[in-house]
Amino acid sequence: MQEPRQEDKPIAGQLVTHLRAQGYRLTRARKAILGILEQSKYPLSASELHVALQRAHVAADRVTIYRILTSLNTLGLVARLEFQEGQIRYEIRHGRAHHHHIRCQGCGRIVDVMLCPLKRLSALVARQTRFQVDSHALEFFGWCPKCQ
Amino acid sequence: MQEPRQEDKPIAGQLVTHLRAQGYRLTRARKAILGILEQSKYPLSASELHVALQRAHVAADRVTIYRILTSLNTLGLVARLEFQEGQIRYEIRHGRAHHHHIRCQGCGRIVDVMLCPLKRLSALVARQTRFQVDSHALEFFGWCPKCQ
DNA sequence: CTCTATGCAAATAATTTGCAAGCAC
DNA sequence: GTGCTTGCAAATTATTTGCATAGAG
Repeated sequence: MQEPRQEDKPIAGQLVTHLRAQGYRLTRARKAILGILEQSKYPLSASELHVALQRAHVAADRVTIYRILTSLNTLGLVARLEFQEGQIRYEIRHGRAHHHHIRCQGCGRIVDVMLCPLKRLSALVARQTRFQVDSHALEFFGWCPKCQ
Repeated sequence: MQEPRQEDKPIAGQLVTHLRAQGYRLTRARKAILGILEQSKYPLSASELHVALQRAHVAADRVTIYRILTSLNTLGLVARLEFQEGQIRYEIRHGRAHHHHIRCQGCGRIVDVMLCPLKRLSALVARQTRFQVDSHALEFFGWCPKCQ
């Protein structure tokens, strides 16, 4: 199981299709951001993406990154996540199972938590609050094996 | 069930005791912030607190508010909450049952959700990730009755 | 060729930091 | 009086906006 070079890894066709279907153009920066997010093992912040783009030899202004992330989020392709860091992180949503994360309070490492107990709970919340429940944000905090 | 005037409502003694026990001094600004948070029906942001303080005729610099909120959070007296608004909200934790919230995507209203399915789930998360699980952040998003 | 997407400059917003003066105890 | 707290100024950081130009289809 070799690690393909980032620039060469093809972006899931569905993502591109989705972009196009909504009238979005497939630009170099968008392609690169989708590719980087797709391969990242954890959610990335705008500034981390900026560094990753440079490393991939794709020049993109910070502003462009913000704008692209906003578009991708609007399209439902990426999720916005908050880990009480004072910045937003983004991860590919499309094609991935719904899940959550845990962040180490020592080193900041973020790991997936592949479970979600909230599907049925939403009905309860709706009954209790009379809100129409749309989505939820759930993150865990703790100490990773190395920092314990 | 009358609504007591904000300035007159006494702050729960426990909070003050807790402050003192940790070597914190009970200043006018701290007292006022604890009182305001205690009476708020929803979590407040630093700027909302600033307004509330002015209304209560307590002059306090924005910086002071941030510093006090940080202290209170360190002491475990208040919780920091994120609702994807680009700002942090705070609410009294001490003496209240653990709970969560739902925020209306229309008007921004935040309402308590008095349940938490995560007590037993933490063990599962710990087993799955090998992290030592400390805490979690869970917020719901949806549409309130008026905005539906 | 047309209209969207990007770059650059500048503005906003939230929050943090340094230091001298103020106030709780 | 002594040291924690606060105010004020200024810096930082994250993110947004305006506008002219570049580039995807």
